Amino acid sequence: MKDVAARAGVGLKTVSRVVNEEPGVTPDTIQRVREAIDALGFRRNDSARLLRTGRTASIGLVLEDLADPFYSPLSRAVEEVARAHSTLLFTGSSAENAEREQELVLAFCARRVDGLVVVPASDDHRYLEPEIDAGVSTVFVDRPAGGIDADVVLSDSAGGTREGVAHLIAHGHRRIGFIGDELRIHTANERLRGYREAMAAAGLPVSEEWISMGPTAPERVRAALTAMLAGPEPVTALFAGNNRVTVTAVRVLVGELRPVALVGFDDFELADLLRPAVTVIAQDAVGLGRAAAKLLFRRLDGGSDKPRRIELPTRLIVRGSGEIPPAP
Amino acid sequence: MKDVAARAGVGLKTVSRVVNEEPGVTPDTIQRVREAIDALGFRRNDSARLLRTGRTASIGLVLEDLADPFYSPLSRAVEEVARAHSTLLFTGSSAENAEREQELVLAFCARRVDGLVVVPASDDHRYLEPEIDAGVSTVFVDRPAGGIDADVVLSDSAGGTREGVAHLIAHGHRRIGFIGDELRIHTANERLRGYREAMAAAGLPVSEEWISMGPTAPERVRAALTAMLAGPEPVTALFAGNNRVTVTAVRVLVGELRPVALVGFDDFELADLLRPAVTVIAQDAVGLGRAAAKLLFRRLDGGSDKPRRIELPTRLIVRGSGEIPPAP
DNA sequence: CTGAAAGCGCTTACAG
DNA sequence: CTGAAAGCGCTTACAG
Repeated sequence: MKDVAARAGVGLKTVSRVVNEEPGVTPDTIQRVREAIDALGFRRNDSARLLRTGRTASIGLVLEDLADPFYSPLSRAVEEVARAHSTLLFTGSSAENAEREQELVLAFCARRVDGLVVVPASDDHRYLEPEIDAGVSTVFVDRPAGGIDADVVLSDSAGGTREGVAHLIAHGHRRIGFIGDELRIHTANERLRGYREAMAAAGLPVSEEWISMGPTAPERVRAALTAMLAGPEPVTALFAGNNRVTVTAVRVLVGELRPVALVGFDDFELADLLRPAVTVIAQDAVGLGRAAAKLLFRRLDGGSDKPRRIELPTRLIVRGSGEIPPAP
Repeated sequence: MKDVAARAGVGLKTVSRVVNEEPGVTPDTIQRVREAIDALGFRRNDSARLLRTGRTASIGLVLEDLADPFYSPLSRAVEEVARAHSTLLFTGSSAENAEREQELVLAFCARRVDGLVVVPASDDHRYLEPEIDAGVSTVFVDRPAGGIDADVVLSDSAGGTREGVAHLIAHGHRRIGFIGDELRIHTANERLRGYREAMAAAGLPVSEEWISMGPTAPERVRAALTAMLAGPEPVTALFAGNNRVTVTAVRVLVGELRPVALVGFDDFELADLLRPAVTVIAQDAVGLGRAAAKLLFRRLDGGSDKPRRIELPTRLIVRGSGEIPPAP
C-alpha cells in the first residue's frame, strides 16, 4: 500500500479510499492509484484491515465429522448463512474427542472469529467462558453445552424416539431392542429416554438385555444385535439410535431368516430403495445448521437476551421396515 | 498485552516471551506475568501475531458442495492433513458456479491464506495468476485448472470409465447408454471419452441417442434414461457418469420390467445392499484430498519444481448390476 | 534476564 | 479533495 501510494504520488489514506471505494477522490486521482495498484499487483490484506476494524468477518464451525452424511448438510447450511452475511467459515472436526474440540475452538478464538457454531464433543464447556465473556458469541447445535448456559439448537430426540417406538408397538411388537451411541452423548441419552418412555406408556416391561449403548462401530452394533436376536425370547423389532447404527442393522437383518421390524433415527439416502425400505425418524440437518447460524448472527447483530433453546421437530417416515409384524 | 505488561510491571516483550514460552525469563517473572494474564483474561490475538510473522497458518478449501457425499470425505482428508501441519482450514462451496468460486478464492487470498486447495467450478483460472505470483500455493483437485499451469490431483476418469464400459461389453452388451454431467465439466468430458474409447476398442458403433450430458438433476436424468429405454432398439445397459446419476438410474430401473445392466462411476454407501447390488467404478475421495493437501504443504515447505499432475487409479467393484446379461 | 523502539499493513480521527 | 499521525496487537532486531 505504501508502494502504491509512492508510485501514484499520493498519501496512504487516498489509496485506502480508492481501494474501499470511498467517496471524495478525483476521478483523475482514482485513475492514477488504480494504475499503480495494477502495476504493482497490489492486493489488500484483509487480516490487517480487520485487525484495525475489530471484526474479522469469520466464524468457526466445530463438528464431529465433516464427512458424516448427517453433519455435512448441516455444515453446508451454516456456510450458506455465513455467506449471506459476507462472513468466511473456518471448519474443524472434533472426531468426538473433547480435547480436540477444545483445541479447535480455542484456535478459532485466537484468530478472533466473531462467533462459533459448535457440535459438542466435550461435556464440559467451561473452558469457553472467558471467550464468551470476551464477546465471542457461541451457538451449540445438535447437543447442548455442558456446564455453561448457552444457546442451543437441537432436534427433539426423545420425542422422535417415542414416536418411533410407539409406531413399533402399534404394529404389535412387545420385545423391542434399542441400540444407541455412547451414553455420554446427549442425543444418545435422550433417545434412550424416549425409548423407555414409549415402552412405559404402553405398559410394556423392558429387559436390560434389549438395550445396548456404545460406539457405533459396525462390529459392536453387529454383536449387540446378534445377541438380542438370539435366545428363546429374542426381540422382534429394533429401534436404531442413529444413521450408522441403522445401516449396520440393515446389513445384519438382511442375513436373518425371520423378519425383524426396524425403525432408525435419522433419514439416509436410498433408505426408500432398500427391501424392505427403511422406516425412519427424520431430523432436519439443514434446518438445524441454518437455525444455529441464524441465531449466531442475530447475536452478532446485538441480540443479547438470555440463552435460547430451539428444538426442531422430527418426522416419522413410513416406508416398510417399521410396519413388519412380529414373527409369530 | 499492554495491560498485562503494566499490571505485571514488566515490558511488552517479556509478556510476549511468557505467552510464547520462550526461554530466558525468571520463574518469578513468569509467575507475575501469568497472574496478570489470568486476572485480565488475556488471550493472544493470533491474527495480529500472524500479521507480523508473515504466515497465517491457514489454508482455503473451495469445492463444489460441502454436503456432497463425494466431496465431504475429501474435505475431511484435507482437514486432517492441515491439522497435522497446525494449520486452520477455511472452507467454501462454489455450487458449481464460476463466479462464486472466484469470490471465495479471492476472499481467502485477501485473508492471506498460505495456500489453496480448489475443486474448479470455473474453466478459467487466470484470475488466480497474480495470487500465485504473490506466493499463494494452489493445488487443484478432482479437475485441472483452466488457462494456467498448476498442480492437480485427480482420478483416472477416462481409464475408469473404459474399464466399466468394457465390463458391460464383456457381459454381452452392444447398446450401452452413457449419462453424464455437463460437458463443460472436465471429468464429465473425460468419462465420455472413456466410454467412446471402450466402444471403439470393441468395434461397436455408438448412436448419439445413447449419450446424454447435462445437469445431474433427477428429472433430467430420469427423462434421458427413459428415452434410451424406449423405442425399438433400447439400450440394454447404462454407464452412469457419477454418483448422483447412478442413484437416479437405480430409482428408474427399479420400475423397469426387463432387467437393465448398470455400472456407475463413484462408489456410494449401501450400493451393496440394493437388489441388484450396484457395480461401480470407485474412486478414492480420501486419497484425492490427502494427496492434494500433502502436495500443497510440500509446496509451502519450499518444493517449487514445475507443476505436477497426480492421477489416482480407480477400482472396479463387481456387485451384480453390471453383470446382468442383455435382455434377449 | 529484560525492555524500548520500530514495524507488519491497514484504518480512524483529525487537520488542512 | 487530500494526507500526516496515531494506533489495532502483536513480533523482530537490538541494546543493555
